[in-house]
Amino acid sequence: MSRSVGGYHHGNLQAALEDAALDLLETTSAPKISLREVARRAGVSHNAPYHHFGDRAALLSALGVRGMAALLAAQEEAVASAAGPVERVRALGLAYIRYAAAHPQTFALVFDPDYCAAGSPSAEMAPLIARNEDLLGGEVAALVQEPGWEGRDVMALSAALWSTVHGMAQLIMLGHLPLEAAEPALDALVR
Amino acid sequence: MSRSVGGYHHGNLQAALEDAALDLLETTSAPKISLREVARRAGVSHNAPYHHFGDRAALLSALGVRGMAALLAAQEEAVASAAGPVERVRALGLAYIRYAAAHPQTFALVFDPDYCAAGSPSAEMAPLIARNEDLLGGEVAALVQEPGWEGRDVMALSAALWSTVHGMAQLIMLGHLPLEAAEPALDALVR
DNA sequence: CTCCTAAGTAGACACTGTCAAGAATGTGGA
DNA sequence: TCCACATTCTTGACAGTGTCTACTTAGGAG
Repeated sequence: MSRSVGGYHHGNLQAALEDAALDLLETTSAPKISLREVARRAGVSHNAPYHHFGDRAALLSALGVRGMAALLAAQEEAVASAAGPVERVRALGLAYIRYAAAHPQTFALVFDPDYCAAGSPSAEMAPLIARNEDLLGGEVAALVQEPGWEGRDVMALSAALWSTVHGMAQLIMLGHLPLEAAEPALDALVR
Repeated sequence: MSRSVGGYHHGNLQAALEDAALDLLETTSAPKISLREVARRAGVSHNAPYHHFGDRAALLSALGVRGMAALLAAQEEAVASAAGPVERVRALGLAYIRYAAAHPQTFALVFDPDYCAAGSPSAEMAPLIARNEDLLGGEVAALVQEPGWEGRDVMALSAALWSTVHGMAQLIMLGHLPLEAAEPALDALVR
């Protein structure tokens, strides 16, 4: 399927470019990734990417969508294999944190306003954000039925939990907190 | 004091460069700030900054130190004018969040590992980080003497509170949460 | 006054993102 | 079958960037 390299028509350059850039993201922060280096890795000229992405930001933005999808999938999988409302929320948060620790540059890209603006998300990003909010909101709604959590405002509690988990992910990713501190700290707050 | 502009000797170019860059930070994210633009604003040649900063990252790093100092000062001031352990911790967190909302680019710079590495902080940054940890640790230590908080692990609780506040600051700064959601969300968790 | 050093300038280089124009390739219609 | 055409990719150019080297100037110590 993949066309012989060297010819004019690559076959699936769009995906190849995203793959190359995703590779670079393992070791390099998004702002330092160069479009020309990505093209070089994909074995095409420095201008080939412009036929698949409007500009550099568009490529990074596409990577952000991929990252957000992976983050969402990690949370959904974690929730599915947990029993009980409290345990499910815990699993969701830990999955979020572990994804950030495992793919720090990708996680940072997803929340970088220069490429993935929260105010005006791309057409592919918006539904992912919505699904994530639904996922968290649903679990919190189940949580507030539990003894000890009854009557809490779902919106406020969701915002607080998201903040805690997001902040912890950020601080661990930056090296301000060790990954092992995540579970005890979470439990210190939520009990 | 300030030397006549146009001559070879500026007088205090180091500070002038930081001021110009800080101005740019009000509207532009750190990775997009160009050293040559900063020099232009300071009215000097594109190479003058190299006599005061080793490279571009060093200038941004110095701005990060300024930002961290301001963030710390905001917290200290808020704590000083609050009564009671719970209220003091609350004030500290809100000051942190409000600083991030008021100076988003500067706040982001302080936590940008490309310029302000958490693992190996600069000589000026390290004591500020230590002072901030002492500030939070001290307030939490006082908090766990209060009824309803007795016996909690200070380290774990500090980490959790920092995470919550930092995450909320981040999400508000990015536009994922409105600033007005901060207080209710904080209170939903801490009661 | 002289000379040294710190603080500025000018010029060059490699690299970047992006625009314009041209060449190769595959495709639908006669 | 053959030929216009749109797509994909290439080459070349331009302005802007960070940083290196070399030169010029100002101010202060002796």
